[in-house]
Amino acid sequence: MAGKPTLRSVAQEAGVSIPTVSQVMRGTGRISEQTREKVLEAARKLHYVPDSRAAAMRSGENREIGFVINQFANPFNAEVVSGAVDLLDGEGYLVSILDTRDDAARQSRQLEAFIRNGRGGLMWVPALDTPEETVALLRAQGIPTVTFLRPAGDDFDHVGVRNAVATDAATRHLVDLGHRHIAYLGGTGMTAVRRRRIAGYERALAAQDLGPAIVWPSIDTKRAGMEAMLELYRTHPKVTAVVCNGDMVALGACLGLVKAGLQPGKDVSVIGFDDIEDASVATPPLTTMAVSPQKLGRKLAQVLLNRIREPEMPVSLSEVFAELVIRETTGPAPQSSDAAASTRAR
Amino acid sequence: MAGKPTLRSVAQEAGVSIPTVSQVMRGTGRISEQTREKVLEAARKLHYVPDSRAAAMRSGENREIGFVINQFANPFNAEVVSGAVDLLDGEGYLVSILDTRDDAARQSRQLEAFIRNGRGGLMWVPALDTPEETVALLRAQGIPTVTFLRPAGDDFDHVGVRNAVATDAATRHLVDLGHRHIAYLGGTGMTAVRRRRIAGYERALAAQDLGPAIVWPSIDTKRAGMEAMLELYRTHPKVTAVVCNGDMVALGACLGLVKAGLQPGKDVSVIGFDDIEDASVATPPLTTMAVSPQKLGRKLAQVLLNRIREPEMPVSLSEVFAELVIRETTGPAPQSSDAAASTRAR
DNA sequence: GACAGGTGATATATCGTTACATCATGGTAC
DNA sequence: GTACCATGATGTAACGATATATCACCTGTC
Repeated sequence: MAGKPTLRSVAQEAGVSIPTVSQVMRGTGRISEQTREKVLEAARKLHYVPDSRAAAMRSGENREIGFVINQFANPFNAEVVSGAVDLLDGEGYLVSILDTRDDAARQSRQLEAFIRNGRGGLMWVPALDTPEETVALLRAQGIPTVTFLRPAGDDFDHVGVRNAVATDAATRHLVDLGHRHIAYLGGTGMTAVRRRRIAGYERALAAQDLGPAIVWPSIDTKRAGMEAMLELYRTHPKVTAVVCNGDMVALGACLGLVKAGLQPGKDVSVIGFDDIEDASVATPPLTTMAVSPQKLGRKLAQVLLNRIREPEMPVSLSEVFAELVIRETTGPAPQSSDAAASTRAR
Repeated sequence: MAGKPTLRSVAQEAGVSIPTVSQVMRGTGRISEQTREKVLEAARKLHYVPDSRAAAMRSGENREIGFVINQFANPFNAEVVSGAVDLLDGEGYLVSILDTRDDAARQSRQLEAFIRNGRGGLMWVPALDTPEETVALLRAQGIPTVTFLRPAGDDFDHVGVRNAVATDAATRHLVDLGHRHIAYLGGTGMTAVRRRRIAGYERALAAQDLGPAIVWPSIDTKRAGMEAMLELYRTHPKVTAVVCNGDMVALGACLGLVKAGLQPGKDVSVIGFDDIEDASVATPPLTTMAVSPQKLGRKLAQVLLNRIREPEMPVSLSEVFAELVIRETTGPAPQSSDAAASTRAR
């Protein structure tokens, strides 16, 4: 009853030495069937569970890995996480997740907490404005680390999305539908990711001699997307299509259009990014640049496993393509470029 | 460069003994200002981070705690988690989260993983059909444990919601609006929680001599809620109001109604449970039984802290009340009890 | 000048486990 | 009967930290 069961207590119960119990538990060494039985019986009786941390200390093998992500509740991220966790779980790793909320100070504390508590590997979405100091800290520990979505220096493996190619394709799709005034909506802070997405959008506009580019900021939530859309529409009534930084923003934008008495996909076209589950269920269903979060998560986990198993391999960089999924929030541009505006005003 | 920094390497760098460094790092013992500086300088230089697991082994204090939950991505749960994490983070604890997906086998592996990897405390939403064996395993470890939402035996502290009172109130609200045919929608498996919620619903019906009770199962997702609503409506056209087991199901139900050409809150009233963020943003905004997930999460964390600090305290049971938030998905019952049906058929 | 007391550092044992070396035993070979 | 080998177990040190005891050294006191 008192105290948790250890190798020692099991050994005592079974009447053998500690190393013997250790070997039985791990199936190594030469053990007679008879003592094996005896030991297993004792272990069962005491509900013995080995202490991996003590084991890790001696053997150096640590099967606990950490995932530091910028937004825990975001459905896209949640699916990435579950993809990564599934793969690693199958390989006998325990994955624990922390949410930085894109706060660099919080992130610093959390990474340190992971280091203190011994992680055998890290998957990391660096927060906005991650200081070089944090990167240096991580480097000094020599823990196998893979950055995700946002790169952080050349010392870590990286898994990301072909952002510029994707927004280029998204914008081109809208141009092909006849839209001439296309805005970019969402994303906060000038992250590398956002820069690349905007670059793709601008490249597509430039290729068709359209412009000027209209880049409208917004937090990555549905509510913020709604408010941003209303505001954008008020100030730029000529806009008939928006490329969004993420599905949450896009769904919010649709909500905003409905609130303004407009119909997404008819009066104003909206295109998202990620293809989260809600995108296909929403009314109307959202056109979006789909990246399979499950696949991305598995890729991420696989890269980390490779690093753990082959620490000396050269740093790798993997980028996954996004794919245009056409649903009902994009459609031909209205006849007059401000037909949408006329529906509304006065 | 090679290998992670340890007390030993810092001691060597600073030219002092290992215990000295240990004392400096923790601010204990008597240390001259001069050596203190020297040691801190060396620690900074090597990016030294103490290994809490080794420390825990010797001192017995473990500030890493685990949260085992049944559905990670569920927005309500996500907010509970963030509430709990915030409080514990402030107290210097590291919280790691695992998702059982209500799979008992998966849960058993995960709990064991937490035990192996040494958690100083556990918050636990027991999966459906959790076997007694799992409970016994946990008990044998003597780890401070708090169950959440679903109780699991009398040996653990528990934090939950006044379920029966809440669904009673929800049903009564619908009765007051004139509804006479009210169904209960959602929830899978006969959990204690679901039983209690259904009991509240049935109690309210019985108090008004209404009936029979119609209990319709559904997974706790939006899509499943939508499908269940369509099916329910097809087979029970007289129903003019549904009490839902959760907001996700309720939002799905509204989607289903719209798909069937009906208007939530007018043709059929829908009431949810939880008050997740989407509930207030949805169109129309959802009437629901609100429990503040943040508050619940903090409560949960507080109970666990108390247990960790006072291991001998008698087992506690905390239940939080839910509060009716009236929005737009509930309204007066249509004139004819099957007015809704007539809108639809033939 | 010997002793008490405070200061600032170190020696040593220990936590639960694993790696490696060692040891007792019995069977086989010569 | 000695040597050799395989088998099945144990002894010991180490991982990185902390707790406790101990130890120099200095100061002040009688």
